[in-house]
Amino acid sequence: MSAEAATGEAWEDITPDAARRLVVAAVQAFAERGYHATTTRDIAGRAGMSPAALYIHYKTKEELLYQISRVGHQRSLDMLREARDGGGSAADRLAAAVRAFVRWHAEHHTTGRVVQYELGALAPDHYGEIVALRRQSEDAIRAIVAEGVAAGEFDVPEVPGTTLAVLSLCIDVARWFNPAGRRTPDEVGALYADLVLRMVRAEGGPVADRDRPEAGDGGLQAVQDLPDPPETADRRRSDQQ
Amino acid sequence: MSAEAATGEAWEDITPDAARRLVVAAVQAFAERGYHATTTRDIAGRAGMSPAALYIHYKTKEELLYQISRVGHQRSLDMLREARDGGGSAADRLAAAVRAFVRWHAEHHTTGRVVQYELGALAPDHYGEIVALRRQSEDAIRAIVAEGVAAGEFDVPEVPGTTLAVLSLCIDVARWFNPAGRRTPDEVGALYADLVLRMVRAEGGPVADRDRPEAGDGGLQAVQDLPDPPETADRRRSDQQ
DNA sequence: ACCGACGCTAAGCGCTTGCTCACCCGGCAG
DNA sequence: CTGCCGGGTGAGCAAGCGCTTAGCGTCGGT
Repeated sequence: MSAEAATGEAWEDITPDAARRLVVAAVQAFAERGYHATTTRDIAGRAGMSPAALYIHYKTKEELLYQISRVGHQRSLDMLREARDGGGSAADRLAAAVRAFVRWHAEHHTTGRVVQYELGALAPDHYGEIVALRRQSEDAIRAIVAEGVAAGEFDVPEVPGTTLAVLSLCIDVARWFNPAGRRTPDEVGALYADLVLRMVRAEGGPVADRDRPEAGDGGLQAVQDLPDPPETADRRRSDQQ
Repeated sequence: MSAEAATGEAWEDITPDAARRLVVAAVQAFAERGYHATTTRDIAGRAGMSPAALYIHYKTKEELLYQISRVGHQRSLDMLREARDGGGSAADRLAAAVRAFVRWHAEHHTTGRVVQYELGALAPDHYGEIVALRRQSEDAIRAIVAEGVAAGEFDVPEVPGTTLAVLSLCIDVARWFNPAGRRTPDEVGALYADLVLRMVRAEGGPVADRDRPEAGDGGLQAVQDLPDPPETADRRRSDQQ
């Protein structure tokens, strides 16, 4: 699977073809430069079209962001609910939720960056809609945590606060993950599932042991995975990965 | 302490007065709308000056962001190093680091938001400088974690990855913290210190117990603390808190 | 052969942006 | 009183912005 495919594969059901190319181009541009720093000319250029062609498929630049945000949030919510309603102990389900959510945000870190960090640029009504989805995502995680606590499986200092921390930890993966770094999305997902089970003091559950990566690979240098450096030069299509 | 003071107090040593007012205004504007969506007219307006006055004190809009970013990162680094070099066990020092870092990012969440999420808008050379500071911050935390592991005090799946997760968790506080929410900066700091000690399996240390907030305040609804809604209307100075 | 629909482009409109420039004003040394 | 100087303003420039409009080529259906 190429890196380009990783950006594009989530949008395969968008038609016509030109509309899908525009979404993919917008995701890349928004992730690199941010919504406000991205021009409609840039998006259209990446999609191989003239600036005016954008407005045949989308009414405004903001509608593009809205589509991206809506689909991404819905996808996140579906993942979390699937984990919540899956089988196994609360620890199994919490680990599954974290693993899936984190893996997706690492794999699709460009999309994730737009989804998680650009929603402030949405129009007020669209923003409200997205916030509702986010609340439901939080509800899904909190349900798992609360069930684990009720079953005596977890021990947490405070359910809402712990839920918030878990969600926050997972979301932030989209910010720092670098595909050129040393960790694969699977590895980050497994590591984070382990760390989250520790946060809720799930006593060395089977999932934690099964998925834990090898401990103490001592020589690894811990230079932080860094987001792409800013680009003042207008390289545009030179390395569209 | 007023909310305005919370934004302003970190910049008291900037002179002359007009330059400081501009920084405070820029922090608020960048935090609310993002760097690219903020106009120099907006900044100058909030500071009670004409647009041209900005350029008497700062060469460009980017230089304002650079000042904010530099001071904020330096302050973060100082806090983390102070905790690292403080006394006590590794658990004590890790908890102190997290508590201070998180409390600052909650208290000064506007500044924190700019510092942590707008660095992509920096010019390449300024960006490089800031990245160096961030690496040193990561080094400070990793040192504490590594020492705890070496002393047999911590048990972590992987030192670099755990360090990254701890830092990421703390940074993201600036994104979601809402001063109108139910948690004070102190409470969030204590909660996070507890959660981080769990991540490294520091066995129920004194710090964790001393600072842990009351557990299981059941009735609390877990609606996520949300960032300010977007504003299309140009309210500007109406509720500058 | 004709035609309307569709996808697209070249050109550009109205506006906002970051930033500049000529000028102004109050305080203070000589 | 005079001259200077740091801090400030009003007006505005060049460039770039989101978006529109008039028109063009290429289709499938009749």
